[in-house]
Amino acid sequence: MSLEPFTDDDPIFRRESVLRDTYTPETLVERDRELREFQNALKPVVKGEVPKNIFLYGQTGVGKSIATEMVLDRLKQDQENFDDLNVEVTYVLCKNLTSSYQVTVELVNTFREPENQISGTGHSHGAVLAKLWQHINDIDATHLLIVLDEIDSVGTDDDILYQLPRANANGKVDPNNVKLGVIGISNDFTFRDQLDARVQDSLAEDEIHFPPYDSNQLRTILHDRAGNAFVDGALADDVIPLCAAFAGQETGSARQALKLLYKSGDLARSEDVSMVEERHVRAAQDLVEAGKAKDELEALPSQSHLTLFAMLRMADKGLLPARSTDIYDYYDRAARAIDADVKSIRTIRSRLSQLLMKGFLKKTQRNEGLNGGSFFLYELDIREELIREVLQEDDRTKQLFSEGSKQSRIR
DNA sequence: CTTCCACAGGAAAAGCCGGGGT
DNA sequence: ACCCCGGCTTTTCCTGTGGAAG
Repeated sequence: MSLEPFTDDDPIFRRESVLRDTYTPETLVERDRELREFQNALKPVVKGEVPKNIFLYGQTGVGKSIATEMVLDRLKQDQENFDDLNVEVTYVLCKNLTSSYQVTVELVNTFREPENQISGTGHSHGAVLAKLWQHINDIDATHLLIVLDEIDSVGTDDDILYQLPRANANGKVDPNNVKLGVIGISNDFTFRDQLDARVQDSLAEDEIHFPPYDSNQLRTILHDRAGNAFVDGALADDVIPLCAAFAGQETGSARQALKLLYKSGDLARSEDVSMVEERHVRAAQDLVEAGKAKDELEALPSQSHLTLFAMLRMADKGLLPARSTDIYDYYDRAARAIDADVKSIRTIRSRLSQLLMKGFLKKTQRNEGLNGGSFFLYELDIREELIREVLQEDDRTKQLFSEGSKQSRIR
């Protein structure tokens, strides 16, 4: 088969990059109140005083990070108009950082050259903090704003959130030298309540809540972007409202709505039609859902993969639903077959409850009294084909499918 | 109403790792 | 060379749980 030449004519998209995650819009629509509150909260900085600590919360895709970026850019730009004002900003994305310690290390590293980074293990807690204070004292600025994005991932370990807001007061950082402010961003609005009371007070001097977008707001946002992204007249009338409705019902996330719109356009383009229609949106929605499940399956630890394989085997033999001890037997055989470590039943129970939480399994309770006791029966709650697909693509578990048949012939 | 079974799952400790400091 | 540090996974230990049988 011969390739077709690449062409740049595109009946659908004018500038598709406008729809990507990486694109930063010049204006943030439907977030006027939040932006105003944000700027207001930063007033003390402009007046040369110690900043208030600000806490932003709201689900993903509601504009928190973009708002922060825009407001801080503007602040850095406008500081020229004020004498003796020099604001520095340091940004740490705390996703995947599960402890205060890791956040502290990450912060220290933002002040260091790439070839001079410190390691995430090995140092004592105090030593890393001492380094941090040193770096902050050394910077040449009147103010330092520390942005901690997705701060909820540190969970209940809130030591760094206790340390940073009172570094000025504790004399760790001399306020005449650098005035320190923390901007915490959280996707989880229950996070604030989990924090130690003394941390709550100091960290969240000013709170800005970003509510999820409703369908109407999402419509405005999508129209705003679509104007640049799509060729005029390439969108059927009901496409944007439908994207907005899907995303509005599920998450209220602009990111999700944009992704859906982009995917719909992509589907239309691959069909070589010149208009995006409702059916493209529905197909895109299905694809997104399936993709999400698959990504999550792939990301599971190998013990979970083995557990799923065990259950797949049992499903073939009509043995599901099954109790955890029986699943463990099959797991044990599968793990031996590929020379993986066989973990204890307690571990597999944890895997089972994780799979349950992610919605891949469902369980029903059974109780057979004094000659049976109570236990759970587990069964699969996703398409078996999807599991098979993922396990066959995985380097470790794919041998189970070829060797598995050999094995069963031997026995 | 009590007993008793067969797990469920929390808590804490153990063990391994990669990587410090002295 | 040695011991210490924090992260992470796994094991060990053990208390809870719910309903049929007694």
